[in-house]
Amino acid sequence: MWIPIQLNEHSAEPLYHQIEVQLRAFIVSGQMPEGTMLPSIRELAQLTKCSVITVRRVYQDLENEGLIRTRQGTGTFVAKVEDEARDRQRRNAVMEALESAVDAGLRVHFGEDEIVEMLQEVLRSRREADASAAAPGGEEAQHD
Amino acid sequence: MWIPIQLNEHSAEPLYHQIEVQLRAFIVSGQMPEGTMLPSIRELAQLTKCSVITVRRVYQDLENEGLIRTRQGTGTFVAKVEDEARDRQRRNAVMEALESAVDAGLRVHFGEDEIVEMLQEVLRSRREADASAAAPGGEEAQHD
Amino acid sequence: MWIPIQLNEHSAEPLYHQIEVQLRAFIVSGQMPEGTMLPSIRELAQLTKCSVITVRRVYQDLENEGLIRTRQGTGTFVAKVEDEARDRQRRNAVMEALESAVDAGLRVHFGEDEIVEMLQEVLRSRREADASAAAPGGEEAQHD
Amino acid sequence: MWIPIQLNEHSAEPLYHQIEVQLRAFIVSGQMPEGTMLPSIRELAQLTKCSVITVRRVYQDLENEGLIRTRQGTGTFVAKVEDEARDRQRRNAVMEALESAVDAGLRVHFGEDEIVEMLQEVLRSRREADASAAAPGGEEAQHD
DNA sequence: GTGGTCTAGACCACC
DNA sequence: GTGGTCTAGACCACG
Repeated sequence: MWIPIQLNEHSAEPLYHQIEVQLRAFIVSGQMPEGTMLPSIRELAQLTKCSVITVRRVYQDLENEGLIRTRQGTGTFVAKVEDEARDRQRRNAVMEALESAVDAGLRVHFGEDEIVEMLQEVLRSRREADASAAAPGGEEAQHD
Repeated sequence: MWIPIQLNEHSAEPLYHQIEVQLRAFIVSGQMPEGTMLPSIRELAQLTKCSVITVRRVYQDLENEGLIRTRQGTGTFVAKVEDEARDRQRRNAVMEALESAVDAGLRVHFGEDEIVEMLQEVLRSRREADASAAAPGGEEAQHD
Repeated sequence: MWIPIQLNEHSAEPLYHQIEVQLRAFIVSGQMPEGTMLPSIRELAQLTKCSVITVRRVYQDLENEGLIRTRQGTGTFVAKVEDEARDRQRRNAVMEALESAVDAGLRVHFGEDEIVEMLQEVLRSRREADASAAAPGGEEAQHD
Repeated sequence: MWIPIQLNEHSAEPLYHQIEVQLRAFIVSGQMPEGTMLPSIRELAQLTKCSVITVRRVYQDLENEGLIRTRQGTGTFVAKVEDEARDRQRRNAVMEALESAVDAGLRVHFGEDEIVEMLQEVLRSRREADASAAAPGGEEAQHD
């Protein structure tokens, strides 16, 4: 298992920001317990296909936030996070995204029901994509 | 009636892009019939508190997309758009936002139900905000 | 070898358009193979004595046309162009100019022969200019 | 018969400039002898589908050049022009256009012969267009 | 009044 | 170093 980071090159969102958001989410969601060693800057650079400088900036930002800690010559590790802070961050990230989606929907005059409907459509398609990825030939698909 | 554009100065998203997204949504949602004159570059610049150049770029991009038409010395107008294209764009804008929200949610291991729940929470809070904005004196509106 | 761009400051034609036309011609004529790096925005701005913004616009327009590709922090490069499209563009540029010249000639009642004659005169003077530029010391070159 | 002016709305060349060039050519080529009355500003505006202000500017520029003369309440008339000046202007307009066409051609590495060939192609197509316009149903077409 | 072009210079993201 | 965004203000073309 390794950090699943998907970057959108054509987005107006800066690369470093996309990486930060996803890495922060990964840590905050408890998938990397305190003390876990992160990939080296150059590994992550290779993985994300961007320059080490960009990744270095990400690690530095997260260290300033107190999420990770760098030890000279040893590596970078997940720092101790308060459970409460973690929960808040975890929730916040999603709420913000949902708010901006709702804004977009209301702006073009979709009704609340339609928006909920569309969300469920997205969830469904994600579920199917996962299923076919997990069991590409199989039939015993999971419907969570 | 006038175009409600909200900019987030601290976002990493370029200003011109934020304006484009909202203006596109406004046009595509059918709130400005074909031929409607858009605010002049200078007006919109004042309204959004950014420079005329930035607005100019927005209008030019939208013209390249075929959504609007500009005539020197006359103004900028909503162009003819195929209904189908309009519907597609309208839906797309929201779906994309929802997809990125769902990604964010799944990434931090929220369940589908939790995400739907959060969406409804957002919708509820938006509804309340609207109600209190519409009836600031606090007549009977909100059923919090 | 470097891109020979001549601007006419007093022309009514916008600077960015003059640059575009010549740069497009240069690329389309195959003098810069796919992948060649173009001068940086700042370099070209200095070279053409206009602002970086103007050059930026040129590069962006050409990128929208698909002639070049820009990569942030890396540079601007000649894109892959279909041979056919390239030939068409190459020919078009000249035909349009010739058409407008012929229009001008016929409008003032020059005969076809006179126009061809004048064209040859222009070609001759260009040839001589080149010769004297190539051999400024006056070796043997020009056969005036 | 009336002044044949063709405007290209999408050209980067200003409208007023296009009109000036063609009107100047028309006068200078001797098609309007001294004293001939030009169409009124508002007539020409209607004819060219642009505003009277634009046409007024054209007339003013040509008057400053000494090509035409305006008499209050009477109209605008072709002024007396020296034969030599007229010939020079007549020739210049075409030579300039040819020069820019040759530049365009050489820039994309066409040979002199190819350019001459293309010119003749343009002349041929113009001749055919004229023929079919003059005798749309007929057969006794003119080949000059 | 409108849109169209251009400048000079700033700051940011990225390599 | 590269490209990307933005500003404040100027002047022109056009109605």
